Formats: sequence, C-alpha cells, structure tokens
Amino acid sequence: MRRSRAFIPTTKESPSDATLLSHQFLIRGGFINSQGAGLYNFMPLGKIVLEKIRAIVKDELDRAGCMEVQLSFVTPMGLWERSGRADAMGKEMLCIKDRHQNDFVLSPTNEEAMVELVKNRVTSYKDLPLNLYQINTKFRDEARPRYGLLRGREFLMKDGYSFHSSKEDMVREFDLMEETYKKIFTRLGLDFRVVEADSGAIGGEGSKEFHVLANSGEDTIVVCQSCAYGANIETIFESEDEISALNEKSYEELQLKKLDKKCSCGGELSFKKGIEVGHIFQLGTRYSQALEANFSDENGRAKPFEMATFGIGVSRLVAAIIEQNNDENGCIWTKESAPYMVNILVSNVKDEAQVALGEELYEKLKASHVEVIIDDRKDRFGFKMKDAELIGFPYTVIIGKELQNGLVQIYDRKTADNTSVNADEIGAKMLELLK
RNA sequence: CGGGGUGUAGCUCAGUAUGGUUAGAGUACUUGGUUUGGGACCAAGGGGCCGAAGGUUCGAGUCCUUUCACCCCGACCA
Repeated sequence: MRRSRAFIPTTKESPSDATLLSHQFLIRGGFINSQGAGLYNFMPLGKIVLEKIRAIVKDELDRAGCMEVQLSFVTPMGLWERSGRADAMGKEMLCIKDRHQNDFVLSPTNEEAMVELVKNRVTSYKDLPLNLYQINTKFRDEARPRYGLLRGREFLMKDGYSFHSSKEDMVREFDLMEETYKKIFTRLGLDFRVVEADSGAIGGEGSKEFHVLANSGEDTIVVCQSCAYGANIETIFESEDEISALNEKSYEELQLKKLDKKCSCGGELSFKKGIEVGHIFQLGTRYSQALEANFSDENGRAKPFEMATFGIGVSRLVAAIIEQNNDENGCIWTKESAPYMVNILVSNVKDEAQVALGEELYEKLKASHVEVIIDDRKDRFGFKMKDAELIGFPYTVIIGKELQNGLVQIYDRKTADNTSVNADEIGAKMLELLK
C-alpha cells in the first residue's frame, strides 16, 4: 500500500470522550471511529487488524476439528420465549418489529439458534461429538457502553457450541478448547491468564475465563506467582461487598493488598487486573432440555445433548492488544496482529536516491509477500515518524539523510532501537528479520 | 435505571452570567513560497441552519419550553 493513496486519517488530537489509551490510540491512528454510543466503524487499518485476529481464531479452531457456520443476525422473538431467556436477558436484547408487526431480536448470543439448527439434523450418537462456531456480529443493548471497543453494544464475537453424547466427552472437548484458546492468545502475542470463574447468567457447571493482563482491566483476578493457577475473585470471596470493593481498587492499590491464602501449590497469590477476552462454559443439558433437542443413544433411547459453549471477543481483542501494548507515542502491535509489518519511510520525497531505494525495497518486499506500506507523502521526517509510532508498525525502514553514507535505519517499534544497515543489504536484512 | 455534565468549523475549544456589527481561535484542509532527521515557517483562501422543534423579542449562539444525541459517576453486565 502507498501511504499517499491510503485512507488512514490520523490525528494529533484525541477526541474528548475517549478515556482509555486503547480507545484514544485506535481513534487517533485512524483504525476506528465512533458512530454512536457503543457503535464503531472499522476503517481500513482497523478492518485489517480485525480480519487478522479473525483468521487466527478460525485457523486454530479448524485445526481443533470445529466447523464454521453463520447464523442469521436477526432472530425471531419466539426462539427466546421457548428457552425462557426472553425475560432473563431483558433489556439487553434490542427488539425490533418487521412490517407485519412481528417481534425480532438482534442476536446477543446464539445458544438457542444453534440448538435449533442441530436439533433433528443430528439424531444419533454416531454423529457426535460436533463443534460448530461462528464469528459474527452481536448486539447487546448495554445499560452503559464505554471504554471504546472493550464494551461496545455492537461487537464481533466468536461463539462456539459443542454437542456430545456424554458428559465425559463434553469435558474432553472443554479441555481441548482451553488448549486451543491458549494457542490463539499465544499466537496473538498476549500475556494472559486462564482463570476459574463463576458461570453467571448463562448457567452450567465448569467455567473458565481468559484474561489479558492490563492495568486498565475491568476485572480483578487472583494469580499464583509460581504455577498457572488463576481465579476470578468471584470464586475466592463470598461476600458481594468484598468483591465490588476489590474491583473498585486501582491496579496500584491492588498491588499493595496482600492475600493471606496460599495457592494449593504453595505459591504466593497476588491480584491482577484483567480484560476478559474469552470464556468457556460446560452447559450440560440446560438448553437441549429446554428446547427438546435429543439424540438416540446406543439403546435407541432419546437423550438431550450434553453441551458446552465457547466465546472469544474478537473486536474486544483489538482493543485489548493495545491496552497491553502501547507507550506514550501510540500503538505497539504484536507481529500477528499488525496491520502492516513494515513501513518504509522515505524521509524526503524530493531526493531521487531515497525514492528509488524506497520503491525498490517496496517492490522486493511485496514480491516476498511481506505486508508492507510505503510512506511516500510529501511531509517532513518528524511528521511521518510520529505517524508511524502512533499507528504502531512493528518495523519502520528509515530512508533519509544517512543514505548519502550508504546507510538506512531499521526502527523497531517495540524496543525503539534504531539499527543502521548498509543500504544495499536492506532487502535481504528485512527478509531475514521477518523469518 | 438513579445522579451529574456537554452539544458552536473535520477535530480541540472560546463566546452564553448582562440578547445588539458580518460568530471566533488553534489545528486540519486548499494555493503559493521558504524549509526537509522528530507532528516546520510566512502569506492568501475555502469551510457554520451555533444538536432539533417551538416560543419571547424590533433583534436569539445567548432567555423560556419541549425534544434528541453524546459523555462522566453509580447500579447492571458477555
């Protein structure tokens, strides 16, 4: 991509309503813009990041044997009445009427629709297990949307549902999804913890949350210093007052608070703030029973499916990555999430030698399938550099003054190191670096 | 859903207490010139139904009524 032709509207000033750093940088960097309370447009850079995350989620799920589907976003109200959730979900469901005055709901989640899809199509134990997922828009009419993409009303979520003939098999799949989720978040380059959680309104027995560690996180979790154990504080403290008191504390205050309990491994426990980006539940037969979704077992008897459900906040991840990876200058994308891996910064576009080298490198990297953008705008060095840091490309190749000495620089966004390289070796050097 | 606040140029905001020339600044944008390694400088331009509707008045960005939108604190929450 040529920066001079790209739609990447960056700004120096931050909109007054953005409080979180991820929100400010995503708007200033031209990734997203606000369309209304809890509603966001994804501009080209935002869309690229979103699709990269989506692709990683899909890749790992497909490897684990899941199949992708796409359910209708608009669902008939009757579906929610049959499961008894029309009242439970309450005002979070955005209800609309069609021209015949029939009631519909914009999907806040899809347990019901997925059960209806599978019911009477999967009828034998021989067809089980089955794990279906979709990556689709959700709408929850939150009482108070905030924090940009972290708590929108409309958002992109991966929701998966598995069907089993026995509880044991369902638990096996639950464990497989835990491992799959770990692979997804690891690939995205995130520092995260898997924690024991309450199952909340969705119901069921076993439940685990995946939290991206970030000081600005809304949830408070307890993690062990020595082993992998982690838990949502809801599972550790009984009293509601104690839980909300902890949630209100800032990250700094939490670090001072000591926990007298020890982990079962003997390690020290400490508090962290986290952003919930994934949640997996063992549902059991709650929905299959309510919706009379049965299969025939080995003896020909009808039994309700054992089910589990698995969610990942895909659009929330866009913001979570930046909450965890930023500095005062802007975004620092991880390698798997970056909108472009390499930004070629031609310092002075009136200098023919700089332009020639920039173009040559651009073509070479493109030919090697590197995601590359060339900043060929007429602006000055400082302007382009600030822009590159705000957007957060992992590498910027600076072609400028030093070219007369036969040198260019590779700027590493994460470490802020500037490495000088011989100009005639830069192509090979970049390909080496990106291996 | 309670409490508080804000709507004026693409963005950040003055102007509203006390109604009165043609509604302002910075930034962004256009053109010309000078610059060219950390968000440059000079000059000239374009850009506004002052959130919307109604009212008071000779006259409303400013006063009154209604309404919509957005933000913050709380309650709630995948």
